[in-house]
Amino acid sequence: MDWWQQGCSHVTEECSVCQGPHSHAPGDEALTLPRPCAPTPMPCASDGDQLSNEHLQAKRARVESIIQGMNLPLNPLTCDTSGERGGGYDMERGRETPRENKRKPRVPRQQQSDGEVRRAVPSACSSQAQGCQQLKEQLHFLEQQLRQLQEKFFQVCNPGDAAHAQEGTEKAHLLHGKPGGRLGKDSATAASDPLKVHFWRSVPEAAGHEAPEEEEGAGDAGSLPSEARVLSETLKHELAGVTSRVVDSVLKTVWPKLASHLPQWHCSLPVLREGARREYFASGKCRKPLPKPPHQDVLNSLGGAQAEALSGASEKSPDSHTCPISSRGVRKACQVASIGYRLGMTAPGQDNQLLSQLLGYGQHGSWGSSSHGSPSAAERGSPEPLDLHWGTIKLRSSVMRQQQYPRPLSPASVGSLVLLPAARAGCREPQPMMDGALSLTLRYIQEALTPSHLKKAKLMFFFTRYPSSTLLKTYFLDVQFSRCITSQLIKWFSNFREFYYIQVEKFARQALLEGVADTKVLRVSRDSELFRALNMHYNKGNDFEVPARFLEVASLTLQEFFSAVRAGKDCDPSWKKPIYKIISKLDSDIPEVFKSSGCSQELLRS
DNA sequence: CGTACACCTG
DNA sequence: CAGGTGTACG
Repeated sequence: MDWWQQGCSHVTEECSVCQGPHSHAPGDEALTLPRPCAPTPMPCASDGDQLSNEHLQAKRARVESIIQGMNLPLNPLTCDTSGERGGGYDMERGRETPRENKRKPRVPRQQQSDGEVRRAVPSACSSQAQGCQQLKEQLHFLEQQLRQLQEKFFQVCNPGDAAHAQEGTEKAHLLHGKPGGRLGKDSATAASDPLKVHFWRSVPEAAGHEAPEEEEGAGDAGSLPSEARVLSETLKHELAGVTSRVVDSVLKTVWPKLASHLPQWHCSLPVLREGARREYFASGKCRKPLPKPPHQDVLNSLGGAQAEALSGASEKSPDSHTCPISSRGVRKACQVASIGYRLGMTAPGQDNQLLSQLLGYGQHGSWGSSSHGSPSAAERGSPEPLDLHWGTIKLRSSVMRQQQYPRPLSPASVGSLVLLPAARAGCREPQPMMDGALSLTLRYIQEALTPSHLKKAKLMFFFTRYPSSTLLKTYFLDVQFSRCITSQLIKWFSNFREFYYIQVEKFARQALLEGVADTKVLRVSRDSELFRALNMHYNKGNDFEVPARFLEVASLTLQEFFSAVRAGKDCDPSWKKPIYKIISKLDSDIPEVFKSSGCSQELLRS
C-alpha cells in the first residue's frame, strides 16, 4: 500500500559501523591472547579424549584471555572520542532562527523558551549514608557477580556442559535468524526451552534453572583434570583480585561525586550500546541483515563483556559513554554487548538493574521475572519495569548526559494524550525493587530511535511539517541526540512531507480532472479520501485525534496545488517551491504532552 | 565544510 | 522508510 517498500522500519542508524564485526568473536580483538583453536565443532561421541583435550586447551586460552582482558589497563576503548563526539551537537541549536532561504522557508516557530531545561535536581536528600548503603549493595552484588562468573566458568569446563553451551549457542543463532521474533515471544520461548534460556537469559538469571548447576559446577571443580584445576585456581585468584581492584577504583573515582551528587556515580560506567539495537533488529523490523549471531562461545563472550564492563567501570572518561557514532576501532568493545548473553547473576532485582547499567545491555526478556523466581511474570503481561516495555530500547542513565535532565515520566500527561491505553504505572520507574534513592538516579535515555519514536514523529507531523532540529530535541527528550539521530529525525519528517505533498498533489490533480472549478470547495474533511490516506499514514491505528488545524493546512495545501496545476505552473521544475514556502509557515505548536518521555513508550503500545 | 532540503530510488 | 544525489545556504 505504501509507496515505499514496506516492512523495514530501520530506525537505528547511527553506526552502520558496527555491523561487520558482529560476526566474529569480540574477544579476539579486545584481548591479546590468540585463541588456539577455532570454535570446535560438536564433538563426536567417539574421539572424546582428544577433543575434550582440545576443548580444555581452548577454554584455557579463553580464560587466560579473560584474565588478560581484565588486567588490561583501562584502555580507552569505550566508544569513540573522535571528532564527532556527542558534545558538539549543541552547536546546532543556535539555529533557532528560521532560515528563510529559498529552499526551505522556515517559519519562525518560536519555541517556548520555557522549554528550557528543567533539571531534575536530585533531591539533596541523597545523604552519604544512603549512598554508602547503596554502594555496599552494589559491591555485594559485584561480588556475587564474580562468583557467578567463576561458577559459570567451571561449568563450562565440564565437557558435558560445554557441549550444552554450544548447543545453546546454536539454538540462539536460530532464534536470531528468525525474523519477527518479538520480545515477548522470545522471552516466552526462552522460558519454555532450557537451552534457549541458557543462552538468552542472563546466566544466573534463570536462577531457578541454574541454581542446581551452580552447585554442580562448583562441586565438579574437584573432579577436573589437574590442568583444569590449576586453571580454575588461577582464575579464582585473578578474578578476586580484579574485582577488588575494580571496586576500589570505582569507589575512589566515584565516591567524591557521590557525596554531592549521588547519581553521578553512574557516569563513570560506560555503556555498551549494541544490545538494544540488536534487539530491534531481532524483531525483524530491519531490512538490513541482522547482525550475525555470536560465533564465539559463551565463555569468550562472558569474558569480553565482563572485561569490558570492568575496565570501563574503573576508567572514568566522562566521554566514554558518548559514542554516538562510528569509530570502528573502538567499537569492538561495544559489540561484545551485542551478543545476547548476559552475565549471570543471582542477586535479586536491584542488582539486575545495576548490571544492566554496568554492561549497558538492553534488557529484553525479563530479568525481573526470573529474579522473582516466577517465570510467569513476563507472560502474564505484567511487565516488570525493565522488561519488554523497555526492552527494545537502549537504556542509559541519563545522568550520564549532563545536558539531559532526568525527567520522571509523567503518566498523567501521557494519559491526557488521546491515545488508547491509559498510562501504565509500570513504566514509570525502572526499578521497583530498588530503594528509592537509587531508582531516582536511574533514568534512561535511548540512543537510537525506536518505532515508538517514529510513531510519535508521525503524530507530530500533524502539527509541524517543518520541525527544526531544536524543536525535535525538545520533543524527543528521551533520546540521546547525535548527529545521526538528528538527521534521521529530519529525514523522517522529510519523508513525511514527501508523502504528504505527493498525496495532496495527487488529489489536487484528481480534482482538476474531475472538473472542480471553485478552489473553495476543496476542503479536506475527516471523511475525505485525502484525509484517509494521510491519516492512514501518520496515524495508522487511528488512535490519535487529528487536530483540526491539520485539516486546514491540508485544505490549503490542496488548494495551492490545485491552483498551481490549474495555472499550468507545474511546467516549472520548481513550481512546488512556493507551495512549500506557504506550507512551511503553517506549523503550529505541538502539545506539551509530546514532550513527555513516557509518550513514546505509550505510543508504542497502541 | 556541514546542514537541511527536495527529489529519486530501492 | 533509508540511501544517494544535487542544491542552497552560512
